[in-house]
Amino acid sequence: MAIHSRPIRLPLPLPLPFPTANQLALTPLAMSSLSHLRLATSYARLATSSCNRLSRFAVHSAARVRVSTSNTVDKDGWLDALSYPLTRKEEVGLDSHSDSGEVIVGTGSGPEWIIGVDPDVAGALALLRPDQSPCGYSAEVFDAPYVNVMVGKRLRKRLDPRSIVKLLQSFDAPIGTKAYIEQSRPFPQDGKQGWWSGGFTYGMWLGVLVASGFSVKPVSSVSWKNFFELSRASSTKDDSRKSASDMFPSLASMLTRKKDHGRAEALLIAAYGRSLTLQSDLNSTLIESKELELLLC
Amino acid sequence: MAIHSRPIRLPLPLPLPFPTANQLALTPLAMSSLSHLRLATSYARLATSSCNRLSRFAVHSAARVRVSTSNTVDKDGWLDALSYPLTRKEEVGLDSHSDSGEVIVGTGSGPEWIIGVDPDVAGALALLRPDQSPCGYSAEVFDAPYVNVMVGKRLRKRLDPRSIVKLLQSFDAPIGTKAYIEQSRPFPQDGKQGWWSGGFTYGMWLGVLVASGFSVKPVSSVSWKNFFELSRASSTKDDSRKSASDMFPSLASMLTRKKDHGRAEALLIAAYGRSLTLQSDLNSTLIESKELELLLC
DNA sequence: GCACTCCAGGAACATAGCATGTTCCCGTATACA
DNA sequence: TGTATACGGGTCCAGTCGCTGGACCTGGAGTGC
Ligand SMILES: [Mg+2]
Ligand SMILES: [Mg+2]
Repeated sequence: MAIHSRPIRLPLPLPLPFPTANQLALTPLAMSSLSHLRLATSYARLATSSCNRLSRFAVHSAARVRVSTSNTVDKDGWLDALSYPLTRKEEVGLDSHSDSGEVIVGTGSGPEWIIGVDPDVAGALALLRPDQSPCGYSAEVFDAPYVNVMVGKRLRKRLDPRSIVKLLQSFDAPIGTKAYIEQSRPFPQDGKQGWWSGGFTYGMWLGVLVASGFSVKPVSSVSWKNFFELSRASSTKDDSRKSASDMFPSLASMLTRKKDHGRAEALLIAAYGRSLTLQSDLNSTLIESKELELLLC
Repeated sequence: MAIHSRPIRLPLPLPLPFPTANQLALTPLAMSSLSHLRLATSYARLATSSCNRLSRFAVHSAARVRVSTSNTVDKDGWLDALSYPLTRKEEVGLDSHSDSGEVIVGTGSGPEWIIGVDPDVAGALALLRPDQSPCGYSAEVFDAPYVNVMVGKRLRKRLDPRSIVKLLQSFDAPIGTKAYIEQSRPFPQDGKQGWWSGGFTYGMWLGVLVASGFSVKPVSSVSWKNFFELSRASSTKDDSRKSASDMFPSLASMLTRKKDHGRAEALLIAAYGRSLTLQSDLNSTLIESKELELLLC
């Protein structure tokens, strides 16, 4: 594939490249409880990642409040509200899919699990699971479970949250595993029902993932498409399937039909997320795409 | 209150009044896996509640499939996809908020926990927790946690799923606790952003609740407003706060402001849900509203 | 079931009886206290 | 911060600096095979 034959620039998620930090402004937890008194004044945008991390722990050690109206301001994707680890102490009682009661916040301890989600109603979920193979990962992809619901006088497809929960539990992924999900972004000329559905699927995925212990990282469609040079293509959908087939040859048989577009997207989103974590680990902004290809198998 | 001074008709959720049954059509689980072979032909609408329950267990005992594309058809609210109990065996490892590893599917074992949710972005969650008081319940209400997210060039409020998860975990409610949530239903003349947000908040609540082990029961705004005779009122919002204050005097101080409308709604939705379960237990369609008032304290 | 097109769309409940009538929000921005 | 009013609304990213240009879908219903 030509698109893999030369060095490609890895995206820099941070203006200041702090490797493992989530760029987020973090309130000292507005503890506005139900008795009307708001203790937090406003927000403060933090400059460095170490500050972020410190304040995060400070926040949650004080979390005895009933309703914690965070009022957090986050430029990009409210990452704090979407990342799992509440506190290292708070997950007693929620070991939903990991036997070890310890949190691993992905601090460079070898390859991480990665999840990629195409949140469309006919979307899919991709799982990159570290294994002993030369590539280091085994890749799997799953169609998004759905149910046919009667709305108005017709049947509509809706995501099936219970089946999604079951699917996620079956992974037995470590708590705090990063889940990259494409942001829902309808067009102005799109119908209101489409806007509703876009928000619905996106919100449901976020809710299920966060409640299931994943750290959710929203990514825009432009980001990963630019990264894989799939923008301005005549047929983005077909090219996506082709790229995903090249990157994950073992799954090529699952990407043969047009309607497998969602599967391909989920895989590419996961691969894009993996490149972000790779970038953090390697502390480098350039990587040979050939190397990437080999790594992903 | 005048609206509580005479017998009121309890809603009948079922055309055929089977007490504790969820009216749902249940597929024998289309086991369409990733290898394209679909084992389930279509759906079958079940007539009786016992059949429903039987088939539900049959479904999940066979759940060894990776991707269970249910393809369930559900007339009302895809209740099956929203109710927690996957299988009595499947929740090993997900005792997120209950110490007992056993499922209690609310089969008339005394008063149940009830949750009511107003899913607006400035909404709230109400919790009816059984206790030893003469009323039998203690009522609590919590503002929906939110974060301020930069979208476009402005700040928007978005639900904070992580804080919602923490809040739900803090309840330590039994697995399978019923959570009644108002259905999102925008108007045609409403803007597309409103449609998106409506779907988003609704989907996020559904996802978090299902993943946290609750059985979600969507209710339309017309249902509970008709039940409490709050339809066609000049000021529904004020009347809602007044009704909720009357029903939950201990929480009246939290319902004094106009903006406490969401809290009142959540409480009324929970009370409406409780009336549904009460109706199941009492196997009666008429109840003295005075009695209802006393029961709720 | 799959691929392709075209366009951008309410939906639920009660009543009366497989159709009609009536009801219901919400989100986002601004102004002003 | 709370209340009231009016109207129904893209948004993100990259490139060059506080703005512009260009990029991106999706859902829902129907047809045909
Ligand atoms: Mg997509
Ligand atoms: Mg509401």
